Amino acid sequence: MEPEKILNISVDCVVFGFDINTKSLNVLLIKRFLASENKEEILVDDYVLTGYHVYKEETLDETATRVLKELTGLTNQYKKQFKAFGNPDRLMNPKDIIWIKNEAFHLRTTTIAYYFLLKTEDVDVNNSKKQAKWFPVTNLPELGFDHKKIILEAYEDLKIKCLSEPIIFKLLPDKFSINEVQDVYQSILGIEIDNRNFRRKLINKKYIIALDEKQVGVSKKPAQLYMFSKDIYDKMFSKNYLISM
Amino acid sequence: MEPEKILNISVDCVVFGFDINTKSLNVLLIKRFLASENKEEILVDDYVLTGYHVYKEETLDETATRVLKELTGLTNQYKKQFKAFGNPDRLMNPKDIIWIKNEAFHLRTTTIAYYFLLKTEDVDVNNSKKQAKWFPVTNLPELGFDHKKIILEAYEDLKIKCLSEPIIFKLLPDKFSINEVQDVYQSILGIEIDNRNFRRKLINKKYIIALDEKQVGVSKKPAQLYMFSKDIYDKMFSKNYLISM
DNA sequence: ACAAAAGTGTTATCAGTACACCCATGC
DNA sequence: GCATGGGTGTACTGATAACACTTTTGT
Repeated sequence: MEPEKILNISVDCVVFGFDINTKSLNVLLIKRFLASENKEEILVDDYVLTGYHVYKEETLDETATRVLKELTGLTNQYKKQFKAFGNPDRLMNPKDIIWIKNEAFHLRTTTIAYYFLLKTEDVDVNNSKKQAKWFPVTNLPELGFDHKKIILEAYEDLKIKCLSEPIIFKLLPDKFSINEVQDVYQSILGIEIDNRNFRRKLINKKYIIALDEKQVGVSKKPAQLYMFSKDIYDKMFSKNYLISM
Repeated sequence: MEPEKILNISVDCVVFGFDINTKSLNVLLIKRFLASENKEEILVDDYVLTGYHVYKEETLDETATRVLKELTGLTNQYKKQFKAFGNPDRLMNPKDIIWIKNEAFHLRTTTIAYYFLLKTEDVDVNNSKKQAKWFPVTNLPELGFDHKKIILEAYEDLKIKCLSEPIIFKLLPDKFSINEVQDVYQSILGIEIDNRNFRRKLINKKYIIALDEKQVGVSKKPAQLYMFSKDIYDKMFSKNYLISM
């Protein structure tokens, strides 16, 4: 039996996945489809974030973890609660009202929004019961509720946060090449970075560790692989209080 | 008549005020006091943040604005929603349970926490109906609910944010001296800053504008006054994407 | 004249930026 | 042998950090 739900509080999850092949930062979305009873008219046909009500006996973090696990099977991914959305009219578009009538949750629901960072390759999109699909964050489909707003705010937060914290590595495999890291930054920030300068900068960090390994199975010069050491990073206590406003 | 409340959602406000005289970053707190019926036993005697339920027809931002206004009379202050707190046990300390029985709100309330930045001198503490009082953020009294946690997380957010955004000026009068800005940074971050380097750095910013005025009424050499120009700051489009992780 | 805080300059070091070609590998 | 992406060095510029004394004012 399902635990008791809090009917007016939900958690919505912006699942960011980096696709190392297409070098694209993607968002995992769920199809929302509803036809009229006689099936002649399509009432709702768009995408939404994955989310669910908070249960009475769980923390908000636990809700987010549960929601991610149900969609992807994954646990222990990087997760951040970044904002609550509670405008009275946030679920009040005509299509949303039709949808909610069909589902059964409150029109005045406040949602606590999280984002996750992972690799698209870790998610088996076809395996999920829901119709989930990856979309580039720069090319989103039509979205229900206020989910476009939520995604864009998550993306802004991610952009700022990746400049000051080593969360970029959550989007990459444990072993990565320098150029792959550069690809992620370029894709997230939408900028071009000079490869020589970037290399030097990254290799000089003590918490970027060169491995005795190279890429395998690539049809070109295989790149040197590195890993990120969270231990060393934490020990460096990276707060240097540089005022740069 | 009071508008309809959402019984399980509240907004709590961490009101930060900088005291330019004591050079202290303070938090505005409200006394919570309850004696037993025969008045012999003190059941609750501590402090809490100011906060209130969200009304059915208002946004979360509006709730925060309303809560601040009711306590201080102030509007148009810098405000930031920084985190939601919704652990099932967050209001479950013995004293909190006694208190909630006396008030009448849900034991499982999720709160959306905001912080405000203003000047202690702008608040008339004695004028408020509630017993409000300023406490240095580094020397807080006993706090009810999970409000200590909320304050500390707000403070962490403020520390990080003041490094990259010019929010420091929200804690200062419109006209300020360079040394006062330094005082604020030192107080917030708990560090010492070299005055010569800091001066040069600040004065070189185009959005720090020297006024034709000096301090008045000080019993020493009066300092040159400056102001912060948000217009110029915004035009500079201060995103330079410096990766410093 | 004294106390108190305001204000001032130089040097060394480090980090960031701009820039173009050779190299190693798989096919 | 060739296409592909991997990998390399130098010079310039600007920012930061360390450091101690003089000046101005009110009392």
